[in-house]
Amino acid sequence: MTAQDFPKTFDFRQEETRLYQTWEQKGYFKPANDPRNPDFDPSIPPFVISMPPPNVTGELHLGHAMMVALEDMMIRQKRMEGVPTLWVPGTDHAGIATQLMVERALAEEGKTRYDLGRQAFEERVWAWKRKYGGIITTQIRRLGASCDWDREKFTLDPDLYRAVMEAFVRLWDKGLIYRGYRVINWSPGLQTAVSDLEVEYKEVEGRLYYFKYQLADGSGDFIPVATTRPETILGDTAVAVHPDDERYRRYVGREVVVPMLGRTIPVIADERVDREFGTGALKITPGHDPLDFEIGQDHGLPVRIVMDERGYMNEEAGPYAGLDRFEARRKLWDDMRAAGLVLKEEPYTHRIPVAQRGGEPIEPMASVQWFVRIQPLAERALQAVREGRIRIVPERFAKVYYHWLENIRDWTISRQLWWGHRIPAWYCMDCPAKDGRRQAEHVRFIFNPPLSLDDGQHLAMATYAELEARGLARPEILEKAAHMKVDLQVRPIVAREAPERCPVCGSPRLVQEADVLDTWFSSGLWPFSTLGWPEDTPDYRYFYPTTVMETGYDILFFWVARMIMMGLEFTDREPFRVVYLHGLVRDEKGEKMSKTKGNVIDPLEVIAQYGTDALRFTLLVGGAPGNDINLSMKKIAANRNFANKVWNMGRFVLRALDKAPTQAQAPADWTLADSWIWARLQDLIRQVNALNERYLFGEAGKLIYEFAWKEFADWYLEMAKPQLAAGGDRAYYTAQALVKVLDAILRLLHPYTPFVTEALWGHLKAAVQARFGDNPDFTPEGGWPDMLIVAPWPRSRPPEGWEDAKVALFQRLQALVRAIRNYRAEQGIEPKTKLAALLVAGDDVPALASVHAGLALVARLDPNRLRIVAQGDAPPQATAIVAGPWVAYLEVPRDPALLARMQKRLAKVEAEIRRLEALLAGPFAEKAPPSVVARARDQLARYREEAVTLRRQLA
RNA sequence: GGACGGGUAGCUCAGUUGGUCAGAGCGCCUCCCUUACAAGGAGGAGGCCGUGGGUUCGAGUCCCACCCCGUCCA
Repeated sequence: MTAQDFPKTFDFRQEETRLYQTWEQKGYFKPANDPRNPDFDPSIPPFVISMPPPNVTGELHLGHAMMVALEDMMIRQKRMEGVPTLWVPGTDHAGIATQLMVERALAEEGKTRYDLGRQAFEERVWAWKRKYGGIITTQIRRLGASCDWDREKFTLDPDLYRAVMEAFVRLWDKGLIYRGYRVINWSPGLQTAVSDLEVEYKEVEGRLYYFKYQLADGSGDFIPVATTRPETILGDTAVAVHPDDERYRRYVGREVVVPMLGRTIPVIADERVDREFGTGALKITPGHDPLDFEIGQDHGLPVRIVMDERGYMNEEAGPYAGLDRFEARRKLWDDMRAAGLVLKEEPYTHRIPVAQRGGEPIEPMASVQWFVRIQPLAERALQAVREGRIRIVPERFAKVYYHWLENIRDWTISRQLWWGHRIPAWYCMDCPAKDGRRQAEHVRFIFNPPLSLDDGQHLAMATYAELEARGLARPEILEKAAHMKVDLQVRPIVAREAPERCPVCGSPRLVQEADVLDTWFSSGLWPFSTLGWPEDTPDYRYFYPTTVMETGYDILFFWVARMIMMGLEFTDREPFRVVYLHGLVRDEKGEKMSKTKGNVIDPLEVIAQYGTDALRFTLLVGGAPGNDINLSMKKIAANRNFANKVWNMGRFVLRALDKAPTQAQAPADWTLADSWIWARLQDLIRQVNALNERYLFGEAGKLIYEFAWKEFADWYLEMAKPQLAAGGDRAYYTAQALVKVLDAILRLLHPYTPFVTEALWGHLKAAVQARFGDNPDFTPEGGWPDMLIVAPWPRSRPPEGWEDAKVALFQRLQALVRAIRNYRAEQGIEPKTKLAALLVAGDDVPALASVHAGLALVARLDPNRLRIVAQGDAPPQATAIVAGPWVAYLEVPRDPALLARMQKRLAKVEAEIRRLEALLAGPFAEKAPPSVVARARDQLARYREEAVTLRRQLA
């Protein structure tokens, strides 16, 4: 081994890429048991994760890093356990986000998507996807993701497209998808409907506007009404009051006049009116408010839409047509003031709906959309979790899940976008609509900018019938329409494949629905569509249902709940058994990372600076399941140091090998240190496995960290130095212990920090084989695997009975050494000075004798002048250091400060003795479990021993 | 308004079914470049585990109330 091979620090920059490529080339990311291989055995249960698909044109952020770290950790662990593992990667087309990016790029050329038309625009997006779509998966590789890239999927892949069509048609056939007219959330900026989930509520300082609704009888009497959105007055079709409200009862059934427009509308009574709010009289705008829409439906009120898709007032708004919604608000209010209709305005803090993406105010607007009737699906999804067929980790999120599903509303799945799965519905232009007219008269197209006609006219809106009359009903023209509006009168033809002719009348004049599906509709199918569904493929048969769905708690509703609903609906099985939810990654102050705040940590920069292992370890161990984690570069640097520490343990062990003979002369005679580290390792393996079972990966990681650094490196390696120097069998068995323990540490750590462990393990394997060949003392059970990534996971051996006593002895030795070091530090004794000492240790002499030189080294004693005896008197001019029943007499003068400290210690020990005596004399002795009582008795005995020793020294 | 999470050392956080749980990292003080590692080693200071009750032989750990902070839902 040359120094270049083995530098003082782990060269992650060079090693990470190389190791990743090696793993992938050797096929280790593929399932060990693969239905695509001839020796496939379908009876072995696999462990499967579908990777939550990132946005195909997105960039890696820490949320992805967290996702990859956790999933890769689980996958690597299971792989090492010998379970066939499959981790399916993929990306999502992210309708709105991706379309926005491309539209932004077009805007720089001064174009809109309408200029291009739908087909050309889609081609642009695909080109964009080809250009940027590989970035995110490359970045995921940097994180060490051991997923099967041969099975990578994209939500718009042909097979996944088929899955979406299949799902849509099945739901339609069951009556679970319908077209409906109701108030939905309209985003004027994005020009599409969005679902309830995509709307957030922001608190703003607004105003509450009070005004007069004058009676139509010209009496001058009026009903006072308050609103936060005056412009919607233009769409009012009633004023409602509570039926029991004495103030207004007399007005019910009369008519009032809409300000500035002069329309008359009725006053109605409805119990849903909140008498406490505003004036207690409510203006009803069914076109622009969900509650008003419901009330309007019940009272048979007309719906008036006063705004267009861009948020500008339309012709319904009379004189305000053409104004932006906020301008209209101001102008209308001014006009009303001039007309004497204004009562007052007051400041009012309220919550307005804003788009989750972009943050612009959402307009509730009545429109025809496609919906999923969700209750029947939700019911099964609830049962699956309630009955434990799906487990949510951490458990508390189950409550959130229940609450959401119990109060769920129908899901708006249509989006007025051009990027996504176009709804497989066609409208026949020649069939009669429900009202008997030709359907072509019920299908309208809106052009923005308006179509320029040959005769110099401009056409902003036209029905298909009108376009046909002008000879414009051609696909390339229709597909430039900004919006297509199809009345509910029209009957859609829903089919998996595009029909050529109307199945009813045989007409070839079919127009496909312009809307696409919500991206989450396709992601809802992800766990099974990626495995081949609806085809009964070998992958689907073997790998579905998947095992764990790991993702952020922020998309529990968006995605997880929908996957469960759709999985149960289409496959009749739970799509996964466990939902593991991780928290958000925040900055070191706990603030959400955002570009505007400038506190974003870029995972790629972290990796470049500190390595992937450091980032992964920090994410995995830094927090608790489901809790947000505050990340800082300091923490990552600390874990980079840990990776380097592990690397250096390896350097030590590898150099140690050459100091040991290649054969032993006699059976092993383990030292106290050997026994201790072995027992501690077994205990560690047991604890780690127990924690992993419970998804407490962070705790498990912490234990491994503590063991590797604080026990193996800080103590065992030191104790091993003189054992190696002793040569012979002592060195031989010490080398064996070093190799075995380091090997186990690397295996346990590999899922957390795959790179440094794989690199080091490769060196370890090569060095051990070079020196010891196939000597069974140095060969792992079952031989050396090819690489660590496929090395068997450590299994603990059952305790043999001697462990606790050895561990206790070594821990006492540690206490003694610490006491000596502490004394030396306080006395300012030079590190170079090696003291002589007499250690009086009773029955423990043989055990201590086995670590004579090691003890001398760590306590900075002179090994030649360290005597360990069962009994003996204090030498003259000696300082006593007490550790339990042991006394170490250091050959330096007695120090008054030390005596004082011993007094203090004695006081504490005596207090403990009194406490324990009282405890054991009380009800504790009977009520506490025997093991706990026994531990207290042991403790008491130890304190008594120590007290005796201390008193003797102080006498 | 409802639900959930958090309030533990100067900072950021762990603490698993109540019984060495009062911890880690960073920061701070003292010393040390000892041939694995100065990205390191040794020693040290620092906390009545938000407040008040309760359950228990025993409570950061369970129950109740309250006070702050945060998130989600209405």
